[in-house]
Amino acid sequence: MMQKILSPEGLGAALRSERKKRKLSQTAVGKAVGIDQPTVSKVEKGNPGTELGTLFRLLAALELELVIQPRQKPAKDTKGDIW
Amino acid sequence: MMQKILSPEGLGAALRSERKKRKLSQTAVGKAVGIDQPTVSKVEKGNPGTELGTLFRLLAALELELVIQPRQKPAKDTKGDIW
DNA sequence: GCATTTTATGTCTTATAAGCTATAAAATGT
DNA sequence: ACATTTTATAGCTTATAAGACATAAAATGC
Repeated sequence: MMQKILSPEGLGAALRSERKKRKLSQTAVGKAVGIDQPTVSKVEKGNPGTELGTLFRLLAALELELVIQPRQKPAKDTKGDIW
Repeated sequence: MMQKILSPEGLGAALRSERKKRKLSQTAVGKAVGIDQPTVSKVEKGNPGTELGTLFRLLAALELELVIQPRQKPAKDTKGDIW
């Protein structure tokens, strides 16, 4: 999906989506990297207090990596080059 | 640079690099989003305890966004298609 | 070299994350 | 509808983040 993530909520949503794609439970991904299920739940719900260590362990469990890029430009008006 | 980030250290390094690219001090980026300089320092040094809230505020200060993607495949042997 | 800016480190306080465990609530499958 | 699995909440404990502030150490510019 390659969505732009701008907040803990967005990140949580992305992680949940990826986990489901892999058909894993919170317990399963958590266990793989030593995080308990309630913690996985909080991350996915967008808890801003989640620590980076926790985030990267989850990314590892899902075999994902992070990339940072310039913030998307406001409008990329669907083809036309009117102005 | 679009580098793959796999750890708090990598993330910290990327953030520092982007901040320098913009020629801002830790104090400056921090002040822009209400984070004190010592905290910015710790983030850039890869503190795994850094909270997501702090991370996203820094990303905002630098006008960056996050993307998650599948982990890079091991080797992408420079062109050839030998096997 | 020295003055100035920037980054790192340290202390004290307050707030809260995460582990652990339990359990409630919701979703899923048959 | 019911049993089973999954996710959300909650309490308790321990560890530590971040703010505020001070200051040391490093880097930058002249």
